[in-house]
Amino acid sequence: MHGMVTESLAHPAPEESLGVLLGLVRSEIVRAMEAELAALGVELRFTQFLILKRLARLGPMTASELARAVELDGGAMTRQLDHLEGRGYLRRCPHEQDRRALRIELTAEGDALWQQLTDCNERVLEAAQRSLGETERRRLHDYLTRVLHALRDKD
Amino acid sequence: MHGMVTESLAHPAPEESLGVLLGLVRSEIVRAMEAELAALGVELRFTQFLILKRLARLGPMTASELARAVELDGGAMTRQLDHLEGRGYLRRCPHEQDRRALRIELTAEGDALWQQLTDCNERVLEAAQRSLGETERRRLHDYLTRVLHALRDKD
DNA sequence: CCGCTATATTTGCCTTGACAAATATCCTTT
DNA sequence: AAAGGATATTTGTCAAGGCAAATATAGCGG
Repeated sequence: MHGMVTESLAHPAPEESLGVLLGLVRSEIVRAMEAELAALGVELRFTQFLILKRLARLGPMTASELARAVELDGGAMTRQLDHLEGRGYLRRCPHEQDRRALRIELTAEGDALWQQLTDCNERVLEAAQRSLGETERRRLHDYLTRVLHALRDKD
Repeated sequence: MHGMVTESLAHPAPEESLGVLLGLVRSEIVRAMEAELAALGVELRFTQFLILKRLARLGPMTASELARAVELDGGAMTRQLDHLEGRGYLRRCPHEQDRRALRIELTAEGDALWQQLTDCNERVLEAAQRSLGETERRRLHDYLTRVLHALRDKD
């Protein structure tokens, strides 16, 4: 056996750059979430989960608002809506004030699904942060938020 | 000075979950990096940048090792190598001890390119973390590493 | 009212990356 | 040394997302 890279996989290089580290953590969270969902017999991708979450939390909104809320391309959103509507989780209604737009709302079925998912989310995040104390969790969130702002408001 | 996260009503959402926040920060970093590269006249995707970085930092290795090092699928790696080799940045050499494997090494051109990129990376990360002090940067890295381990060694 | 610009949604095209199959080569075991 | 299982690389296929064009509608200024 020639390539002994296994060690660097078990413990990522100490000097892992922030960008890489973020990618690794995120992909693990996504993987864990999708595994949890699958264990519940729910076939949902992380993105779809996020869409349902937004709708459940914030109530009906247009497709564009939804797309912006989850930072998803408009075209991609259309296709996700096709998918989720086809499965009966949400509905495209005409928008009352704007005939260009849609009013996307959860169906009763989508709402019921969300009841199942809500603590699935909690479980994964709890597991992910289980080695962090309360203060550390707040700090992590705070730091990430500040980094995000630094990147966006580049001045 | 910790709880001073501004929950502005503008665009950033209040109380983003960790998974989402990570995704947002990462995509901003990727975007910023690619913009910096483009500004240098270098057409490289973030993934390709990472591949070159690994090669420059760790020296020649096989395609599989490289794939594992950047957490990329083997098939995807083959195609990225096609691309980077076609542009003259690296070379596929036969592996001396293992005839299945390749020895991927930077060309002189690839090495020269890396000289340009090395501080481009620094700039972006510095900008991203500019609002964090030295201690906070270390903590952020530490927390992320611990979360990663919690997710991987799940027990 | 008319033209102009901006926004909402959909669709087509393209790239990327995951997964699986095929092939070649190793390495261990018998 | 032959068998069997593991690993390296490549290729095909697929789903997801970004970007651009097309269409419909809003909303504003003249």
